[in-house]
Amino acid sequence: MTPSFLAGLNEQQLEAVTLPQQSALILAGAGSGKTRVLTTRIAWLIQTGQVSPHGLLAVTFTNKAAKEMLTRIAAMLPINTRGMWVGTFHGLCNRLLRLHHREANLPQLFQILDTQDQLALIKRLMKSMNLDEERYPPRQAQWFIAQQKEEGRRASKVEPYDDFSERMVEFYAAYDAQCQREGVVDFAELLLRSYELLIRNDPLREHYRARFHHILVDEFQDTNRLQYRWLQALSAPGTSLFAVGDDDQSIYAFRGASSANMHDLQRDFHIEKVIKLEQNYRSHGHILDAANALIEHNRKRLGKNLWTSEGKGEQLRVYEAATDIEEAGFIVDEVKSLRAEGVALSDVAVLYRSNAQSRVLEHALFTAGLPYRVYGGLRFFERQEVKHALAYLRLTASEEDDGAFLRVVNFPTRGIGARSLEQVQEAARSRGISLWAAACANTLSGKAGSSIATFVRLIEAMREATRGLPLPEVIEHVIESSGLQQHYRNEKEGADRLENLGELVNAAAAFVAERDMQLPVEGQPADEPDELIAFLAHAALEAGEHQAQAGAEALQLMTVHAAKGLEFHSVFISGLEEGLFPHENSMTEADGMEEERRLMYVALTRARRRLYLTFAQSRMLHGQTRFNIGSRFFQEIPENLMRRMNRLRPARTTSYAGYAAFAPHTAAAPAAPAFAMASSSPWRIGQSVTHPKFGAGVIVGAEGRGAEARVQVNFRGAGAKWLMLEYANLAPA
DNA sequence: TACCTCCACGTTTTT
DNA sequence: CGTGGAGGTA
Repeated sequence: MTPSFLAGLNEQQLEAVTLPQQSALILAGAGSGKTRVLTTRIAWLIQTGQVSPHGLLAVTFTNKAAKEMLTRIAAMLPINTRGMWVGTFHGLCNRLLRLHHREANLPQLFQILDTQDQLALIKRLMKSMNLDEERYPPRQAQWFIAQQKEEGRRASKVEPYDDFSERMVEFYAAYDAQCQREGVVDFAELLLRSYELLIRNDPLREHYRARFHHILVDEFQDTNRLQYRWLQALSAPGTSLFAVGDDDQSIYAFRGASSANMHDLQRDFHIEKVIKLEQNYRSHGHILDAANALIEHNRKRLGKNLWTSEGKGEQLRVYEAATDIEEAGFIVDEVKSLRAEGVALSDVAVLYRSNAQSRVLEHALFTAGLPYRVYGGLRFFERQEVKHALAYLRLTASEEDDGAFLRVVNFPTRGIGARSLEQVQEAARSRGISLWAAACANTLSGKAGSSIATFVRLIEAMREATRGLPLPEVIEHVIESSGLQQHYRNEKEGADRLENLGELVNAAAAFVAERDMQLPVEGQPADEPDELIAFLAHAALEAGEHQAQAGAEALQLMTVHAAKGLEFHSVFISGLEEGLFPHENSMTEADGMEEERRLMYVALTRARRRLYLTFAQSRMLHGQTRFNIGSRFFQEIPENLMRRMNRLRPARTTSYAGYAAFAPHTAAAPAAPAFAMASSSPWRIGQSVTHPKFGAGVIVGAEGRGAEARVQVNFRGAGAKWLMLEYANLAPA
């Protein structure tokens, strides 16, 4: 009997889902039903008795994807999905390390550092080692360490090649030692530590190899070298590794994602056949044709062409704006008419290459009264007040955690100055103990009345009072007794923060409820030793939504990176200018341009029905007006797929070999006047003028006619400005 | 301790 | 242009 969930799959999807026990690479194009294939295969494997829910492992990159997968499996099969090894790389590694903390040489209650915590630890350590932060920027050290770990190298295995890298390697070693002392683990360490655990512990490795007959990987093109080796370590010769990915959507190479993994996989796992999912269920034909044509310009590809059985649909709409402000104005107008046509605002996205571009857009949207939502920025568990509350919790759970100690020892302020803190730090350093232990010793040695002693008693009282309480109540108590609540109540701008603290209690309640709902049936080992520790790990591994008011009916603003995996009725790709998109920095990087093109490919394939490509001839960037020419991507999309909504004179300046144009005053002024200016106009491009306020300058651009006529003048002192001719009071120089 | 001013910086960032 | 960090001052 054919399970009902196989109905409706196309030929390639069905082939992938029902592949016999063997390793496979599924090249799944954008919108080709990748997640459906992955989850249906899991359901099929279980339903046909080829594997038990216990015997497979499925791994994703984001919590969202993992959750989605579990939800879909649960919808297809009447099984309890808890206990199944479905999660992110980091989440699964966390699970592995909690289960085998002793073998991994970690305390049972080890804490997970997020990027913020890690940077704080690095700065702290640099100070204590008297490393000059000028010469050794903490961010660079952080990057170095993550980089090494993601290549699987411990400090002892890194070959320094100059003085600088030698110090970096020394620091790396000191950093790892400090983490070990504090019982904390950074993101990359989760991976590396569990990889080493599997490699070094033969019985353990064999145990898991025997258990997981099927390993399924989502977004395989985003795996880094360490993740690849981790997968290898878990795979026995007979293991089926089912990898789904799209090399054309690999946009995280800059973070260590290795496209070589796609090639190596075929060799190492003896993959005979690559299945391609090329039928797209998302977009109309013209959009796909454009995406296919664009990505053809990349040389390093496995090769794939999207097609749809639906119609060609609209052409891509191209708009050239004179300025970034005008570009934003155009987008506002179009969004309004889309809304009038009945398209939901939340089904429309404005995409950009870099976050800084959102400001002009936001300004225009705000002025027009259009509701919008910007993705990116601080997430819930990264907020200051939330981190503070979590640090109190961490300290009650784990005394070794110096980072947590330092974060809250004097917050809210309780009169612990730099002097007394230095004493504690010095004592801790000289005796090789934690700050907490040093503070306790300090308290015992006759300074019981000191402010440090008060703090120690506060934490101890907290621990005592919350023992045995349900998690939400623990957090409530901590927020109150720590003084955080009082502190934010007194603060002028504290209302939002108080609200977030309340939200933290809710988050804990939701977390507990979700766990209880899928309580292990019987005899299953409790994965996490402690609810609080599990919640803290959850907070570190899943930083939460980027913005609170989700689901509101609002226009969606985000970077192209953030848009990966999403789809919208209509999409604007803005700022399509040489230097911006493709970004100028990518031009000097190896394979940088190909990654930019993949990024553009991702952007194009987000749209279901309508796609706008916009660019601005001039744009304010870093406080300076820059003149740009249109992105090369315009030339890589066949002209007949695009509809130019307007046609501006070519930009008034030229660019060199793809670089964004240079300072305006060096620009060669075109000989002819701008087309928009009446031939009777006394003003010409290139003419020298003076302005009562800005002084001397040269006209470099013009547009509009009559009362609308504006000229762009590049002033010697004040830089480039657009001026309405009617009011500007310009005089010929 | 809190605020202010000055300076450097300015792609993308699932965990 | 706008921000975030550092360092100085009330």
